[in-house]
Amino acid sequence: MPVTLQDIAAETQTSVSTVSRVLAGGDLARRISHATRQRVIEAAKRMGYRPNLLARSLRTRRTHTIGLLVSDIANPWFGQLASLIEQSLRRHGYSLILGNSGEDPQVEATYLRLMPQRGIDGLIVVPLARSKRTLMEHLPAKLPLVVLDRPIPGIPNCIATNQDQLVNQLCDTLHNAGVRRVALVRGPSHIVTHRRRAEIVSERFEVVAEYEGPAQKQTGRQALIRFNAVQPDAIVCTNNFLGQGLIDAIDQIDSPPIVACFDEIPMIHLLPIPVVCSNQDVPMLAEACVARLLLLLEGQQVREPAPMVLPARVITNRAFNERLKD
Amino acid sequence: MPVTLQDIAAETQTSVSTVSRVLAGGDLARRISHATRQRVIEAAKRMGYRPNLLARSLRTRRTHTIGLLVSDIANPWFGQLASLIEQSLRRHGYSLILGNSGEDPQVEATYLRLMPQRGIDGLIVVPLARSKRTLMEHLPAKLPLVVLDRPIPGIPNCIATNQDQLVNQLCDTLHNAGVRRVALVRGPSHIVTHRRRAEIVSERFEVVAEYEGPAQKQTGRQALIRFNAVQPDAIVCTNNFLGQGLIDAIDQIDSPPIVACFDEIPMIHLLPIPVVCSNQDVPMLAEACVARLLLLLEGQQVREPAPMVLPARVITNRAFNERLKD
DNA sequence: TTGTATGCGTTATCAG
DNA sequence: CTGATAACGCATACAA
Repeated sequence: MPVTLQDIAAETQTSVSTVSRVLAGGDLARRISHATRQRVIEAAKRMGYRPNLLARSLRTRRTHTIGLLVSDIANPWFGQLASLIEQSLRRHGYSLILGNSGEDPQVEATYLRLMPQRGIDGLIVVPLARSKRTLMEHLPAKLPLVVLDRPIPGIPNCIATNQDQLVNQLCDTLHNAGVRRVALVRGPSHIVTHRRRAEIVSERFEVVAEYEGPAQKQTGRQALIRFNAVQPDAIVCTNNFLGQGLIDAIDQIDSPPIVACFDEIPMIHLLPIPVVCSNQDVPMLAEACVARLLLLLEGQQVREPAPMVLPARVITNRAFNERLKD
Repeated sequence: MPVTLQDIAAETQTSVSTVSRVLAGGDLARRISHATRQRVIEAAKRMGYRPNLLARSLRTRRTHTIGLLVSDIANPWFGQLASLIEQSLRRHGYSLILGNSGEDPQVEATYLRLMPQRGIDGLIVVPLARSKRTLMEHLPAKLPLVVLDRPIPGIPNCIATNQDQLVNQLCDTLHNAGVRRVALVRGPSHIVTHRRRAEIVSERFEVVAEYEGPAQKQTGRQALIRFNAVQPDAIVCTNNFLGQGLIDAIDQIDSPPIVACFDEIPMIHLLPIPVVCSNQDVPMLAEACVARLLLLLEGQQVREPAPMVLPARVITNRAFNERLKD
């Protein structure tokens, strides 16, 4: 039903190749007589021609499309990241298709296979898989690939924040505030960021209570209930989603614990409880990630053994600062 | 470089058609002798065969993929919606590719053309376009299409919350709390939801100040600054993103205004200022939207003139309830 | 300057 | 039961 080159060729009394050349533009088009060129262009516009990108990609083996597979698009942090990556890629002439694995290994595997099979020039992935083998098992060997946010041993093209710095900055701030005993709300241990954050916190403080669950608000809420017996100096959450859920469940604000987490807590300054968070630089992550991918797309086999290290910034709110004075 | 049917045929001393039939499974596969079938299956697995979905779709004109074009994936509301839609579609055997128009008409037009050209069986779109013509201009006529969240005149397959009910519920609550004079923070007027919400609020209250801008947190922050001269009973924002930005900028909590908005404000109960929001039922929107699309995919030309109407729920926080007592 | 022929990897038709 | 062969829509090497 859609208009094809064939149709236009028939309409203009020319051949498919001529039409193809005209519509290709650039060098190829210039080698066609002005007369027929105009005729073809006019017909194409009039008939509402739209190239079939499936066919084109099948032939050229290029799609000008990048796949981005994130682990949970419902998490605003990934939403922001995806938005920035999309904008950046578009400036460079690529469009983005987004997949959502929902932190489910099965779904991740499905999309890892599906996206290349459907045709992408490159892939950015926030992996759930923890080993190079598990990840590459589903992917074509030559596909330009950038791993984002969660380093995997043996994969050089990785963009992530330095977790140790990120976590230690937070811990420093807590320590300076007199915190010694903490309760820990952790996302799934099989996710490297959550695991590493929990590890470092455990090394630097006495952990008096611990709760692990999916990196969802709900987990934060449940954690608070579990913690009602203990009296920690602070509750540390391994991401902001957990933190929001936890804060959401707090109802007595007379002597609340300090809440600490990673990445942005919205409306932090107005919250009547002390909150501190260590924020990654999301725009820089997005930019670095796209830059690295573009290098790979140009055929340069970048071999930087270390993941790209990005700085973090600690934010404390008013309630936290006031408690410091005591 | 990837393994093709051709390669497997050569390896197993059979023909492309035989291999195709075996790998197709089902009826076609059963008509192949057990011996060769096993041989082919073994070879395919051993050689790591992955069907080229471009080629397959070119031939079959089906992709088992749905496009979802949202207006701003950085907005958690759309993130949640996208996540739910993805899960629901996957249960029905479809995978999802997500596009982000970033509230930019140019980008929207690009994706509206791109997604069908790259092959999708159906499309769900949160449109920026306001007329049927503007939208359909870029789309193939026969493409199963569901418009989500923002009704467009003349498009029957639309899933959205009843704005009038949603807004009036909020207004009722405000009115009962004694609110008469409001300041209004509005998202772009060319977006129907923002426009309609602002309209109704303007009808029901005296609007003493007004500020319009992109539906981003930043706009909410700027609005508060503009409002510092006036003393409204409440500030109404046309979505939660604006509301969060506005709340974020409030620093004096001795006599804060009531903040009202649509959809969820995280950690609402702990906020020391009175907040009320009217929440849409996101899971139901997602489910209804998928259900409608599935009908269209099955070839049923549904003709329900009215957009599907979904209920909303008002949430008030503690600070709001306490102010009510006065 | 333009047309013909070939192939991208599949599925589907038609013989045998 | 299986194998040629023809599309699907496009791009391109090769002719003319």
